[in-house]
Amino acid sequence: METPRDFDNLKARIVERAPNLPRRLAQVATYALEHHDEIAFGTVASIAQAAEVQPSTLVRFSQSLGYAGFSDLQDVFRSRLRDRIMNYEERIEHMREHAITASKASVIFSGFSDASQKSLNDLREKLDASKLEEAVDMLAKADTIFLIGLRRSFPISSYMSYAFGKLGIRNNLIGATGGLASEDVSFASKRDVVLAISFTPYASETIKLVQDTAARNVPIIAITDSPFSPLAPIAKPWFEVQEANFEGFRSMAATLSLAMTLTVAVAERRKK
Amino acid sequence: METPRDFDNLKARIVERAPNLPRRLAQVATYALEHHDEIAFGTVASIAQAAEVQPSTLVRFSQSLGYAGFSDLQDVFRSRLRDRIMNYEERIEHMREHAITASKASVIFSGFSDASQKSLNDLREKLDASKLEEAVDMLAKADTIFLIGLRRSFPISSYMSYAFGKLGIRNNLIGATGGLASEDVSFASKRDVVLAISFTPYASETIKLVQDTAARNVPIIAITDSPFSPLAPIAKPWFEVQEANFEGFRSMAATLSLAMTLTVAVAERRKK
DNA sequence: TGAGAAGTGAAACAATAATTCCAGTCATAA
DNA sequence: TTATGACTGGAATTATTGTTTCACTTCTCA
Repeated sequence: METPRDFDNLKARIVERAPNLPRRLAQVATYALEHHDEIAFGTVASIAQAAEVQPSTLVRFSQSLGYAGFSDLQDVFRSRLRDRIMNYEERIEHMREHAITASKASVIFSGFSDASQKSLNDLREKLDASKLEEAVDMLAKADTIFLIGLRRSFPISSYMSYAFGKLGIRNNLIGATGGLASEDVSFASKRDVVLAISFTPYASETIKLVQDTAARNVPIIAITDSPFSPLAPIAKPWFEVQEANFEGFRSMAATLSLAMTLTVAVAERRKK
Repeated sequence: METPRDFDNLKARIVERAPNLPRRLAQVATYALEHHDEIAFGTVASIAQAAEVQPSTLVRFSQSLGYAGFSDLQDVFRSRLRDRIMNYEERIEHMREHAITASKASVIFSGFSDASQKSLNDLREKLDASKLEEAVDMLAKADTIFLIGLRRSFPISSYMSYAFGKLGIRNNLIGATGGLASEDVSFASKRDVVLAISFTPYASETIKLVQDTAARNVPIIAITDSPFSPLAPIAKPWFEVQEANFEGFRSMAATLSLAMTLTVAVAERRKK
């Protein structure tokens, strides 16, 4: 009879206990099941009032479920609302408390997996379909697609270059060959499109290349992580992709998913 | 200069103001835009710490936007989360409704996202912790880590090379330079480790390189997709990662998650 | 270059919120 | 019916959290 640490188990536990709980505690149980977000956001006083019980009843209720106090139970309600990614220390601590044994590496793995899942969910909610259409449209009409993505973004741009190549779509991966990047991109004209990918801390070379190219009126599409990105003002459209991180290492799952979408959608569009 | 009461307006206001905000306040602005959930749930102290500012700066920031104090601004962040969660219940239905009218590109996007999520979940269940430990151990002891991954796997190997580089771990990304791959890898000795990544259809060059190297008793670790992979018999340990695909394009989310795990775990191990 | 304004960090302080305590009520069983 | 133990309400206490203040630093413009 250990205390549920995640929302689903907690909910099940409440349902199971509720029938044989004293009157006021049952009242809290009912209220809790019906007003998840009130519990998550409210204060003891506000919830007590809404549920028409005393503040102390809330604490008792929490304790009867095995929690230290109301705040402890509230954490579980909150954790459901934010798919929070625990950091390394927290995970270790969490495992220690719950006597789960796992290797360090598997802790790290689950951290990265969580980060990926979270990033994907975030982007699913945020991605603007009309922007996507606009970008696909531009890329489909482009003569050559110039891909700019260095350092951390290089895996993305190189993937796109590979996939575009496979699909028979003319593209130029900047920085891939031994040549000078600035020279490669200087071939871009108004009939082409530059697809730039850059995240904090924006590689200065990427920024400079894109700015120079934008100055020559070459259309720019960007994938970046913030409205403050130096790419945001010069690209149209631009996509905001925020990758969750674990221990400072950002996931790339969402960006990659978007990159794959663009390549495949462009290929589909061109087939017509 | 009315104060935004809903999240979208608030966000727009922050973006608009941020450029000419003092340093620390701008720092808060950036943080706020990137960590909605943290602002919604955190306390002044915890957020201040995460954003690396003083608690007072958060209050000032709030006031500069016209709010009475931090709590007032926090309410706006919370209200958004409430709305979002309310929608979350109906999300499946919502998605279904929009799926009909959704653009082609967003369908593709959600297809790739699904594939990524699925791949991640699969690997979470299947990944063997002891193999992971073994691999980390070998890589931590290696003199130089040789990374072999071409074509579709190149984004993975290039990411690892970048990350290892950042972490100060000596590595050699095969196929990256203009040189001959077979020559590069011929430097690998028993004291090194080769990390090979290859999926169906296994690039013949990758296979040949790895086989030749294995013949010289260089330890091999592989990430591949089947026990029948030509890498499986010559690598120890080897990881089976099966990526779900959408329209024939395989996700890379799980592989990438594993790759990141290996890099970070090796760095951690070496620190000791 | 220096005076003044604007911005910042750290700690004191104030407010708010959670928890505990205890007296009193209610249900149960002898 | 009354004695016992569980339950409850409300206030006191304690802890946590948000806000303000002030000395100090950094910019800005004459």
